[in-house]
Amino acid sequence: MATEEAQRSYNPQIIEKRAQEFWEARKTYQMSQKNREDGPRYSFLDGPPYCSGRIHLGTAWNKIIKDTYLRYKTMAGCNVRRQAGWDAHGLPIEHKVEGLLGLKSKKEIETKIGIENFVEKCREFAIENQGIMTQQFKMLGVWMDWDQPYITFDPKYMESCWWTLKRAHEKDLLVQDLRVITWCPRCETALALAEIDYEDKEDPSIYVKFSLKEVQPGLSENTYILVWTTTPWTLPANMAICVHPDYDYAYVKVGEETYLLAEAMVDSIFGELEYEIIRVVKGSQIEGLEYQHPLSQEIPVQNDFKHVILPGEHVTLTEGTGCVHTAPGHGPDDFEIGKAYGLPIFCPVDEAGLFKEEAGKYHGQFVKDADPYIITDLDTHGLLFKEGTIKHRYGFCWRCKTPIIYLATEQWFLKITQIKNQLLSELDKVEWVPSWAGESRFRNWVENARDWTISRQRYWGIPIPIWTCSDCDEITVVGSLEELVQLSQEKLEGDVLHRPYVDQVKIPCHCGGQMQRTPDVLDVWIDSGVAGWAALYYPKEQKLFEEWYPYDFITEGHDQTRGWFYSQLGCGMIALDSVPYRKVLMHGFTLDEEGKKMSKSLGNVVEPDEVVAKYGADVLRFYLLWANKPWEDLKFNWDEVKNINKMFNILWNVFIFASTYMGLDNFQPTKYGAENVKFRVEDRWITSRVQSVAQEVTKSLEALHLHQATRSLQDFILEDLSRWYVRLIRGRTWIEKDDPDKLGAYQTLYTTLKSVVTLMAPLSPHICEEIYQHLIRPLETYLPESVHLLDWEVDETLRDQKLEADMNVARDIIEACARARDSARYKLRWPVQEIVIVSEDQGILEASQNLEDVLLEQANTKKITPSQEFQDLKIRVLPNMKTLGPRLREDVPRVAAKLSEVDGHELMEKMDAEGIFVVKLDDVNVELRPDDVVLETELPDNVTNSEFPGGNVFVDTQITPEILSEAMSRELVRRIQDMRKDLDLEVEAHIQVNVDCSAEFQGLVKPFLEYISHEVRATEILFQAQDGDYHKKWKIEDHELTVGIKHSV
RNA sequence: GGGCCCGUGGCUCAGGCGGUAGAGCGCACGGCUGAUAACCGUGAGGUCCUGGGUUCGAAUCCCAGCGGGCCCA
Repeated sequence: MATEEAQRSYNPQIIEKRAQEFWEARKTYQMSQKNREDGPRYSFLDGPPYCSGRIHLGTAWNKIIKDTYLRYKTMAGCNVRRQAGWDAHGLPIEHKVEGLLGLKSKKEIETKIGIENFVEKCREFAIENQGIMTQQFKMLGVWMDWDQPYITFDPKYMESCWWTLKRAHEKDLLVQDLRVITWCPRCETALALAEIDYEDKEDPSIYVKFSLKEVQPGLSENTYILVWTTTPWTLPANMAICVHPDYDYAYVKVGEETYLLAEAMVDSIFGELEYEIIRVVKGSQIEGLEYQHPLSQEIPVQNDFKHVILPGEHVTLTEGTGCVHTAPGHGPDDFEIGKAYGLPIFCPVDEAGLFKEEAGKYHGQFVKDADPYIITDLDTHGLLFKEGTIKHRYGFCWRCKTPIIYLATEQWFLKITQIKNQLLSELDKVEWVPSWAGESRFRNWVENARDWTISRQRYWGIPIPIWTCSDCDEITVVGSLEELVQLSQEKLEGDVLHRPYVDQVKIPCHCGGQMQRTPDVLDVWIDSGVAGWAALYYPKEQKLFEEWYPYDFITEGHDQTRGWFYSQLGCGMIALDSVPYRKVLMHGFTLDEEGKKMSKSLGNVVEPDEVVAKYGADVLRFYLLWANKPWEDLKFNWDEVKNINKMFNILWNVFIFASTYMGLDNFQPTKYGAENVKFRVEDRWITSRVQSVAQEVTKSLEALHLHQATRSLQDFILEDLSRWYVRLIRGRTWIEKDDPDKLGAYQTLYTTLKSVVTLMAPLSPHICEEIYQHLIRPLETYLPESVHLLDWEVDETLRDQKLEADMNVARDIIEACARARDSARYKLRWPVQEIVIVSEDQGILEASQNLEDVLLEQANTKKITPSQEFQDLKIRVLPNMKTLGPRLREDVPRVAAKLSEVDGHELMEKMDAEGIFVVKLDDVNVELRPDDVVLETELPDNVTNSEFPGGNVFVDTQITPEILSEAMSRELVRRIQDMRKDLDLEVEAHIQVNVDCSAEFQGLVKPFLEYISHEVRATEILFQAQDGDYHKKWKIEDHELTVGIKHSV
């Protein structure tokens, strides 16, 4: 047999396992890379997934996009760099490990287990997950350099990171500063903006009365500034109140008390009370007024400070009172104001979010827990004007989901604000897909960028390579291990770059003192931000860098706007004055069927493994690339996955159809010369179609419009290949021996399938490999050993767009015939005498002539007649009563009777020629003008019709003896085929047939005995009473008969 | 408050450089039976979110609004 045995039905579990084992054993991936060694370089950088657990659907989608595009690029001849990357440091892993070890705080890490063990556990955890996730990616058929990935805890990688920091220092972009930053009290560390998630949160909403110290002329003693806040715990740190200098502020008398607030807010706050505005002043006029801190009894330290009203341009009137509580230790704006006016940066909160001793009564309390006590105390002092709650957006630590707080701390920063303009001009050089991802969304993020807090007070990360001298404040930024050895004059061994070992390395300072490393580690976003050169181990290694940097392509989800797209841009500008990537595809998120985020708490998570177990990796891959535009969010939908599975089933069936028949006939695609093979028009058509599809797919893949590539292929496989071409060649495959006509069909089907598996290989690598291994390679053994080693080719010369258009017309016509027959209840199996194709469009008539053979067979007709009009249409002529009634009166019935005998065609001709038509009655001639008649067309008996775009088909359904004879024969064939199947005979088996029927039926089928024998593979057909063989009773129309068959030996 | 994206049959989505609205699923009806634990056809079902504008013509371009999502403040 020419082709190898294949599974009868599409079984992804088996074929995918087989394909992956084959690739593994034959090192196909490595071969595909080697194959393109001399091709043009195409560099890709894998956005490193974080190794904290199993992959989810979004991660799968991400890698599938990458794999598909890169497989395509490789087939198209490029030498593609596709190293896998892993993000392995940072808080998320620390959290998981803390959980595993039952640790609850930094203190416990340091005292119970020690940094050394903790870091080791983190490393083990990351490596274990890296292994699990690698297996999962491989299961999806993702080809990358899994054996030589970059991973962020690799010392060589870390050195590149250190070098980057050193560059920042050289450019004066690395600074330490006291600033108010976002802080996670759970993780006890600074967070960057990128590490904060925003969600709705319910908080207190209180209006607090701040008592003015001096009594204003004309006002009562009880005068208060009214202030609104949602963070009562920041009140202990209040140092000032800001008002906008240009706004109007009102003194409002309510009962015995007077309140000061923005006039615009008065109504919304006092609306329901009786109040009186007694004076209105500009904000600038109340600057400098002193007030009493409302909690000075609880917080004695506050008595040492002076509290005044300050001007603030940041004050708005959208909410609150227009008088803004200002705590320089707890808010970025507040901090700026504090610095500008020399306020103390009072921050009575420690790193765990607990009030320090300065907070007096609240000492030791967690800030959020102190809210109710503070509110109660305010109330006790009579300083609480109003209390409620508010639901608003609030920031949370992206990993532990603790609400963040603002704290004033000393941190290290990258001064992004200083290079912002360079970042903006650099991002314009990048090609973004879709274009708005860069031009609008990313640009907006960068425009709002602030200085980047890069220090983290944690353990598992790249240590900040900054050594400082406690004696003279000198700092040194170390750019490599070698440099550290040199500077420290120590022999350094082991994992010396990680904590805690690196913490012990001291550098002698020129002042005679000792420099010690700053104990922080780096924000993990720096880890991945430097991937561009760190993955190439630059600057330690030069060659790789020169070959591959910068990267031609990266792709990640839209969350990476603030993440990796940004961190790479920032780090790239600092280290190398350039953005590391040239083209970016920003893809979407995977959501559940309702469009909600997949999350464990909602229980709506769909695991990629689950989909693969049910439908296989190819179906999942194709689905994810098909479901919508890649840059939009994808609502995962099981029904649609099932639908894609159906398409794979059909492709599989076509393959089985091809391999079954080609196998039976021992078909050899290379054996036959041109004289032995006859191609029909449909062969040329499908050959052209497949090239058109190749062109579309190429264009779509290049543009990263992956949904269009998958849709083109799906459409081709279902509509053109399965539903049309296979249907057209059915009859030809049934011919025996090496008939040229059959070989033409085989040859064409074979090359078409070969093209299909080539085009689909990047999208669905497993099924394509399977078909290639079982159908293509056995017949063309000189071909490369894997479909993935083929070249990507499009052959323009095989395209015939006119033919493709004609075929579309033919399909429309055939559909219309089927409709027409259906409406007349005339079976498709029964032939018809003639169909007339009527159209005024010459192109359509030509098409029907060009494809006459296809039409004859598929419309099951003896004759095709293209025509500009349907000659046999009867035209009935009726009198128009509106005009004739008044004119002819009692003559109308006689005229009507005459008209009913008139041939409409004749009347129309006369009218066209002479303008009138004369009806001769016995006594008088009546002249009729066009207005006087109404024409109605009528189909002749035995004709049924249906429209198609651009025309009409008329089907002659008259049953002549010949037609009936053929119809009965076909009916008989179907019964016998049915019985063959009952006996479960081999396709090629021959049978003997015996028909016991009336003489009349025998007479009908007799002229078609040869046809019947051929169709059912009968060696003989007898008409006699049944013996003991397998037989069955049938009723065909009015004929009752018994058919018996047996396997002929 | 700002930026971006999305809004097309019951559902999931194509189309989207302006020219009669498409597919699959689901539903109803029918057909086919050597690709067959398949497959095919027909039908019903749409104010293309709303309102303006540009235009001979708008699902498509522009403006405003409404609704949903993401990001930021």
